[in-house]
Amino acid sequence: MKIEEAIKSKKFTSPQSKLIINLAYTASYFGHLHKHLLDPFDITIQQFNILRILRGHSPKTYSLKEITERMIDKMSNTSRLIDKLIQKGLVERIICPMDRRQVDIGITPEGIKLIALASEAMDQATMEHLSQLTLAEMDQLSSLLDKMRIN
Amino acid sequence: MKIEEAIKSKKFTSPQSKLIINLAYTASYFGHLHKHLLDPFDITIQQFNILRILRGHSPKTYSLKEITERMIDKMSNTSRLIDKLIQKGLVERIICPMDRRQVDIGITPEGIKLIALASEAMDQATMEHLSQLTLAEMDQLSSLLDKMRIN
DNA sequence: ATACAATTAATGTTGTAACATATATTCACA
DNA sequence: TGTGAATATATGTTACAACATTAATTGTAT
Repeated sequence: MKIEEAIKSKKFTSPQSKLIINLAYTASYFGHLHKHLLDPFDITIQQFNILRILRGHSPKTYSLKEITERMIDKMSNTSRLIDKLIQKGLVERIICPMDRRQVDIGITPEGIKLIALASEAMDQATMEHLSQLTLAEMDQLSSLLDKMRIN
Repeated sequence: MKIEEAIKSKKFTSPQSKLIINLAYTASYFGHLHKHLLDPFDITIQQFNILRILRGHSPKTYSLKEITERMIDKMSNTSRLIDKLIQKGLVERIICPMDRRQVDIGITPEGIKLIALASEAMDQATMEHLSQLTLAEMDQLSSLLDKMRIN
């Protein structure tokens, strides 16, 4: 479906503006999709993202700062996101002995189990959803997205 | 900057997953940008979107439902967003005489003034920001974004 | 005509995000 | 070595989003 139909509007002030609107709409579209996909696992998209980051580095840890730097959606309060994950027993906080300002976060075995299930569901849905695109188109899209940002 | 640098990670489970991550990152990137761009006008991105929708249809009105259908990010509580805009005197609520379940919303002259300024700032920033892309690339991106959604 | 389903919008509640600020620790350098 | 700047994280507060529920109105079918 074209963006014109999706938001019932054919007027755009420029191709630039149309692109930005399409980007926001498409991201919102997948955002809602992913949110509901994660419902059965009782985690938010941000929590999912953090678990995935920590799994990719397990058994080593990341500080809060390092986690934020790796997040897709950089948040102002990663601290409380971690709180939630600790409450659920999915990650653990370890005071860093080298720099006692830092707090190292590691994923627990329960966290690994959960992210395995959740990311499998996510990946599979993504695969199916994007089956209309060729590999070349996906690469092209990724490159163009890179190009439209200054960083 | 490539997405790999932006989130400091080179591992993606698939080109599909990489694309989805890049999409979310890029949208978040522009989201933060736009949020701060609108700060001086004291409106949120959602409120901006509603004002723009209403301006495009002025002097005619839209029902709450019609507004939601046209929003980039479909919200569960457009009602309270409208409340905020009414408090600021930017839109007005008119009970629809045809169907008294509906509530028609119209933009006020103050709303028109504000959206003119805000959208000019937004459009200009967008133009500058996307100057690295050619027209062909923008069209291509828009088409590919359309194609990656089922609707 | 009446009863029930469907539609439209508003609202109560809860969780999360943003922002500012506080606290603790380390660094730089005189 | 001591003092202020810089860094890393936590937290108080406020605003907004999501979800469920409610209320009001209209449509439909008998």
